[in-house]
Amino acid sequence: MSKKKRQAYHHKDLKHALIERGIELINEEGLKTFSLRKVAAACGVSHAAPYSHFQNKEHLLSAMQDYVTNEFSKVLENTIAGCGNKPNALEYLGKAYVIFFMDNPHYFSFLFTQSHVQIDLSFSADSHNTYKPFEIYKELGLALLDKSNYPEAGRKDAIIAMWSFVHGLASLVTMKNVHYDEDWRDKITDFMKAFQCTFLGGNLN
Amino acid sequence: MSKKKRQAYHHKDLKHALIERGIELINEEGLKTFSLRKVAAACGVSHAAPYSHFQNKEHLLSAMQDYVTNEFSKVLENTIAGCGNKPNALEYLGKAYVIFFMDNPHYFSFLFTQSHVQIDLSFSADSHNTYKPFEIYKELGLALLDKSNYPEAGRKDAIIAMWSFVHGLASLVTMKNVHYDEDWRDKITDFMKAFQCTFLGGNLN
DNA sequence: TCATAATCTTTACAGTGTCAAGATATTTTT
DNA sequence: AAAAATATCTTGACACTGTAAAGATTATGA
Repeated sequence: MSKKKRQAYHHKDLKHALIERGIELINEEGLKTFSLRKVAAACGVSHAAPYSHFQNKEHLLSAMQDYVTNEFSKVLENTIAGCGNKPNALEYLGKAYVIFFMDNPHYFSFLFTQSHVQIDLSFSADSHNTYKPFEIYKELGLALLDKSNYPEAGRKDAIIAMWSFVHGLASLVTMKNVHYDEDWRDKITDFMKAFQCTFLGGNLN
Repeated sequence: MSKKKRQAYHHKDLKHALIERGIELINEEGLKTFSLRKVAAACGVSHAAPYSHFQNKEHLLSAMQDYVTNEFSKVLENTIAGCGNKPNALEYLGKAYVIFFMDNPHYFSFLFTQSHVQIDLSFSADSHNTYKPFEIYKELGLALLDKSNYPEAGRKDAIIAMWSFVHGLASLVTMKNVHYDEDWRDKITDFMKAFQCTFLGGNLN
């Protein structure tokens, strides 16, 4: 051991450190000012070090997206677990969906701008869907519709339409320059309620 | 006139040339690979020339966004003019909204990622809204609801909810990795119909 | 132990946005 | 029309970016 100070070797941690520190940067400043060199510096490592763990910037971003999507999925699953299989479970799930992005405004454009995530809206068994939140939404939706007298032919469309609404609301709420005079957080419930009740009409009970 | 070849001076046209050529680049390659130097080169002009007309890259992008938003508004207005004030006008408007982005897939993230456009969802008279498409949607929505027995207190919410749906659908349809087994273009009408009919129930006639 | 592989650093290069200084063309003033 | 002022465009420079290549360091395993 010479006197020469040596940078910690970071052994097997750098990969995860890059992902976690990268997500922090997204949270703080958003996607636009995000750079490989910044994350590297934030991890106390030289600017080319990330290339030992990720093929390029896109691949690190993909890993970060997967990480966030995973956290998001857990939130949604906890929400479902929390409200049992009440008929208005979709309302709570939708609200949780929107609130998640309200609480992390930078996540929306981070996840869906130039995303590698595959979203398969076909309801076939072999659908290759890497965006779990939609799978969660779909599963709950189908389960509820199964117990309803909603016309079977339109159920897929209904679920996609409802998710479009929720996803669009999340998009609007997290846009930087969209203003609203009332508190969004209070309103979300109203929107969800109005939407679900009228969309599904008396078909759920 | 010396023999020396001289670059055309581009008199007052460069500003518009940059905007139009810039939009073409967005259409061809999207926002991610867009660069000031490329547009300049495409206009046959040196890399710093744009700074005579735009403060910086953001300002050029804003001008391009305004241009596209204007085109978009015209499409929507023509749609409304084409279907009179039939009760299902909202259906056609919504369809036109989604189709516009389907026809120009790069426009969605271009317009709404790091956008300078102000969207004011309050319905107050002095709302400062620079996104005309929403104003068009709002106006038609209010006009139709006025002739209905839809509860007055919920009309603002209804319009925002419906627009969230349309906007969300446009978002989904233009995402690179969202797949669907049927032809979106055929389905849009179904979605709009299902949504409008059930959302407004028997309140429109 | 020694060779091999994994990890990190350094150096290098092309592309980017932006600024400052200069050249050229146009417009305005005299 | 000549001169002065202004608008437009070019050139050169700088810092920052992603990425590649080559070398150094550390870990692994035979």
